[in-house]
Amino acid sequence: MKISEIAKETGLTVRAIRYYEELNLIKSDRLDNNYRDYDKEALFKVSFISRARKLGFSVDECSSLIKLFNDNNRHSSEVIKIAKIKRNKLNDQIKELQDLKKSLDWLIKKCPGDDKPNCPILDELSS
Amino acid sequence: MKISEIAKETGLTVRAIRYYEELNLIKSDRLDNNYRDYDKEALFKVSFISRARKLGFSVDECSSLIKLFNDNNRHSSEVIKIAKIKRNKLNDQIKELQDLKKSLDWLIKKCPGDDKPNCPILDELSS
DNA sequence: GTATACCCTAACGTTAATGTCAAGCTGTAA
DNA sequence: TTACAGCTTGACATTAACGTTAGGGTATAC
Repeated sequence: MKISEIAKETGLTVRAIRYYEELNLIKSDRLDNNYRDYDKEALFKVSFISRARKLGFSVDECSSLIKLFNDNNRHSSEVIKIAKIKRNKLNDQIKELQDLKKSLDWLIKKCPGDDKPNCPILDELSS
Repeated sequence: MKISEIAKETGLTVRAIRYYEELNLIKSDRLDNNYRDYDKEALFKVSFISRARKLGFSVDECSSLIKLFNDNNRHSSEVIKIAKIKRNKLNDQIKELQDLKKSLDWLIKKCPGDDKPNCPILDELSS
């Protein structure tokens, strides 16, 4: 399969796939004309990365996951460790955003939102 | 007041303050020696930006807020509009992260996390 | 007078994940 | 054969919000 077919199959861009290859996440065979050539296993791995990216893993985290994926002697404890670290990061981010939202909600509630200049939001920001 | 004093008062870095000036969010007077000099009103505005940044507004959004802050003919409806847009963005971000977390939780629950290679997380990512 | 800390501008570096472009080879349909 | 689409590498561009460094002037305390 050529790179554009892989792109279609996985929903990634051609550029992204080449990028992952640059970072040694995946490899590709080459045809006589130097075109990249992918077999089913390669498609598998690119799909893997695509799904992991959509799950919120960074490319770097995908790299770790792929290494485990390629390692038949892996322990599933190592995989779950990465997933848990990611989950904790997500929890922190969610909490931070919720705090911000709470503050904003509070400010929005207090602001009349009319055609007069008086505004508790600005007041709060400058106090 | 010199820039480092403003930095101390607001918790921003000197670089950040100069950066905001570059972007015309704030202005500064100059002493004979070309040092920046700030009065109370300037300190006020820098504090304003600092608080807005901490509330999650981007520098660009701060720019809009500052403009309204400087505008005595503003309508508080314009301010609340910016705040609401921000809140909606926050809501979207939170929802997206929560979805990711849900998926991760599900995978983590299914993974034994032991010393064997079998791992539902990897299975899911490659299916 | 010298050490130290502060100020200035200008400009390049950082992070992540590609986007975009240049310049050229290749494959295929009409 | 002439388009035209698709492939290649390589390298610069993008976004946000500063950090960092270089190369200099300035203020202050001893």
